[in-house]
Amino acid sequence: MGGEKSGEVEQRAFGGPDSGIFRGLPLPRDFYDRDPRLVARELLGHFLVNRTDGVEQIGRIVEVEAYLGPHDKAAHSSRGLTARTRVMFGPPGYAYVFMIYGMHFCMNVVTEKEGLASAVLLRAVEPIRNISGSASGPGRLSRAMNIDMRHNGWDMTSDSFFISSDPEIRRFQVILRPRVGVDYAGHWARRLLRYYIKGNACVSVP
DNA sequence: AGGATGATATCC
DNA sequence: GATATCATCCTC
Repeated sequence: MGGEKSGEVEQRAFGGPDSGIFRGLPLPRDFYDRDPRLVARELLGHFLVNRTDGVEQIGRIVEVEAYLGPHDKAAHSSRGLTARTRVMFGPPGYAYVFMIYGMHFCMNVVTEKEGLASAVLLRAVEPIRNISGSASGPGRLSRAMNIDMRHNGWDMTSDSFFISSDPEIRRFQVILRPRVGVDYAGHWARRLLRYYIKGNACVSVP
């Protein structure tokens, strides 16, 4: 499972920014309790919803990266359990948010069961509702959707900050590429663990 | 190509 | 306690 090759996947599309209140439900915890490569691929086309600031912001996930666990030298969990990576070592379906370069936040969802310390980094969303500015790139995504350290450890099966699917379906192709910004990680830097929607204009590094 | 800007890991 | 590094972005 989780072979590193491109392929077709079903995309669930949202009716559009003017369709009224978004009624999508959070993906269940079981969704996240799987291999991060599978979760990464299936997150493409789904909707990240943030209502924690009183405004409903929605972005369609178009680019992600899988971090496989402590054996993955590019993953923060490869340094062991620390204060920062505590959430990543916890149960699936929680947000792992960290600060990078002193000014940006990166948003991940924890995958697999407690102790395995794998996650999926959200790298880009396509703005759907109440998003101003670019949301392409992990730092821009967090800025555009008002995600910060308050969301670290957030239960993504809650109804205030979650990922949801939608009844409408389109098709798209999934491209696999090496992850961005992890050149220090030796051969792990060359693994095809970045997934994005082919041809989507919001992908940060096509 | 280099700077911003602060938390973190890893050394003394 | 010091320092090198960083799952980035912006400007030059």
